[in-house]
Amino acid sequence: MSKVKEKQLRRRSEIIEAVIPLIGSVPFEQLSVNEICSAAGISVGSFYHYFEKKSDLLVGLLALIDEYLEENVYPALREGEVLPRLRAFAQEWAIYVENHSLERSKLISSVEPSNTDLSGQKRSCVIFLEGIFGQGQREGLITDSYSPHELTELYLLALRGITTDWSRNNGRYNIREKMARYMDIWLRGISL
Amino acid sequence: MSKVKEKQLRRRSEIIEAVIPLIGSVPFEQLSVNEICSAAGISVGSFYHYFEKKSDLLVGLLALIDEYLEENVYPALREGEVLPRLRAFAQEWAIYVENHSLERSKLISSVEPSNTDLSGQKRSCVIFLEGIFGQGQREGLITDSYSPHELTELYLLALRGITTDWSRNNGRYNIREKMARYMDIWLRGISL
Amino acid sequence: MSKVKEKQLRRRSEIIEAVIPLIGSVPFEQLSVNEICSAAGISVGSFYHYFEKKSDLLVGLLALIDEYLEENVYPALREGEVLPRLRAFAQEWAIYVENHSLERSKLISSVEPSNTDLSGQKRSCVIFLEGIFGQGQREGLITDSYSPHELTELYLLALRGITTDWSRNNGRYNIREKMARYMDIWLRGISL
Amino acid sequence: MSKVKEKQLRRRSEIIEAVIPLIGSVPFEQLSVNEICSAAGISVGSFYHYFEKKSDLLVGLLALIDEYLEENVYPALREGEVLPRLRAFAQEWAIYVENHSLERSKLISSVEPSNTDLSGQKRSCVIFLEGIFGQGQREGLITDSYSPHELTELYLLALRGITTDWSRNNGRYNIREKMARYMDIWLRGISL
DNA sequence: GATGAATGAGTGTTCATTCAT
DNA sequence: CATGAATGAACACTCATTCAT
Repeated sequence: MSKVKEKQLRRRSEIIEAVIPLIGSVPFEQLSVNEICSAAGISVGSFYHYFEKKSDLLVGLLALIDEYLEENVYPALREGEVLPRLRAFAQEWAIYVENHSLERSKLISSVEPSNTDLSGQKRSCVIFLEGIFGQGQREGLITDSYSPHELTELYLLALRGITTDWSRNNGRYNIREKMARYMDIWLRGISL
Repeated sequence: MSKVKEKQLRRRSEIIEAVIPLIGSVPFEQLSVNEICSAAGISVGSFYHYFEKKSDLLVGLLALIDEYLEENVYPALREGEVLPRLRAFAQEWAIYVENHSLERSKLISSVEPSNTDLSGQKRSCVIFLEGIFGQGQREGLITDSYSPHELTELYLLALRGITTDWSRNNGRYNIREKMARYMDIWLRGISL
Repeated sequence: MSKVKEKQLRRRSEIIEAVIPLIGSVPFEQLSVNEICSAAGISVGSFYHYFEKKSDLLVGLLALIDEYLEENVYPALREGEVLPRLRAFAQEWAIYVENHSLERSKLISSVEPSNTDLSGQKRSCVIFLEGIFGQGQREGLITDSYSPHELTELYLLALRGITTDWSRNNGRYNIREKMARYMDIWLRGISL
Repeated sequence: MSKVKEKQLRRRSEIIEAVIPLIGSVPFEQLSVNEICSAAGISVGSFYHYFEKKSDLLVGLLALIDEYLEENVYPALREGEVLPRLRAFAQEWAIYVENHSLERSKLISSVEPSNTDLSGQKRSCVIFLEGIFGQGQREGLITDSYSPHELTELYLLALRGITTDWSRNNGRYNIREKMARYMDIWLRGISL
């Protein structure tokens, strides 16, 4: 990639990062480009120099989540027992959501599925989890009333459910704790 | 209640009902008051005669859900075994969501919690479910690692999670089936 | 037509009329809706209450021209000798252009032909003129090297050419005189 | 002229030439400087190095027309009979308009007269034509009801009228043929 | 000379809300 | 009670132009 393009991308990321705190307080759609720009300390023109449409910012935001999972979560969970790994993944998710401001988590749970796909998030996530569930079934630890794929779907559904609920409650409770409590039930529900 | 007030309320309900089909196809926020009014066959002025703000319409919409639960669900589930009742409640929820148009279910799962409270939904729901969980614990069927209140919360969280996911997927899968599958896991997770 | 609709249309016309003086000084496309509205003494919202798009104003403007021709020109030229009638029509055209402000004439000569058709202008005009040329040929006064239709086209081409030129020169010369001079040549060119 | 200036001018012309194809498809005003620059393969900065304002490009474009007439048309028409030369000039004009893309011809006929003057187009053209008309009158071939200057004006008015009409019709008809037909009438109108 | 990031006033358009009739 | 004309701030987005590198 050329130096120029690289610089462009870096600037893009800078803007995205600068915008995140703002995203924390107001739903993305209710955020005007003007507000975004003053928050990021750039002009409207500059914004549109780096993003074609307002919604492109959102895609960029999602890409960051992907990056995070890719860099910080997956490597640490490559090995170990199945149930602790599933518990840990859920915890990492909760931590991420908690750390990266409320509204970013609203984003995670509010983006149209099609967009989610575009950002590649689903796939990397799904493949990773299917692997774990498959292993669990092979080791006789997890019910095989469901396929690894279906388990993955239901697991993500639980994760997203909590994320959504938490952000809908404007982060008024401890999401890590709630996630742990919920996962206890859920994992018990699939264990043999 | 005075005759006048009654008539007011009736007219309000008429407007709400007239608007529901429209809500089915477009997200509430993207619906202009003008559109709402032509759909309902009333003038903008009339709308503002019956509703103070556009968002009041939404509150009214939610109240209808409450009414539905009150009239059709609770009575049928007053008695019986605990787990089947919890399963049945979840099914009723799914059926309601499925029947009452996609977008209305989006509403259910998208309204700010504060509004939800206003509509009283939570309370009636919560009281009803806490009763069931309490009974289950007394009968030694359900774990007592959690209070009835917490179980209710986690249960509703699961319900809402599925509702949200389904509407986010634009109703592309069978919500009743998914709900059943998910509840199997969840109820197994809290059973002794 | 209902009283309501009538009133709507009247108001529309009022706005159009109020805007004409402004149109006189700046090309339509370079005129912002804001400017139009302050000129007409209405709010932007009102403008969009009466016109769906900015360009609808233009269509309305053209309709007025049509009306004018229909009401003032055609009736006076229903009968008489061919060449004087053609001369008179050109004069009326020039007078209209002159009286109705410079920019309105710019409009006449700047509208996309498709729009012109929409407004029906072409048709009524063309039918009227074809009749005259046909009569002239039957009376042996006009060359029949061209069909009435082609003569009409070339005649209108001449008219529009002058209109355009005059408005492009910002009305700096006497258009009636120029029209007369030009028509002398043109009509001599088609006479036998 | 200094070497530097010369190089500047050459670069200017290169840019203009590079832009012409683009001008062919979109009206000049709807063309952003950015688009122009990517089409020309230069940076915005460079553009503003060679042109003070966007509209200067247009002036340059017009100058090219002048050059063309100067180099290709006038020399070929220096001598010969008056009427054929007038016919030929009109044909050359039509051919030029036809060849040099629709939009360029729109330019020719849409530029503010003041700009036209600036480019000097009028003068060279006018002098040339006045000469021909004068000769025609002296030879007793052309009416002397009009001065050579007025004849020139009316002649150019005809030319421009057709050009404008053709480009307004987006080049949907054969301009050379139309020009010939029209000139037949017009020249017959001034002949003795 | 050349670059392209940065600017910000400006665009057409929408829409919740008010209020005179 | 009902109407719909009127409002104007707000919106996403554009673009000619400047200027530091």
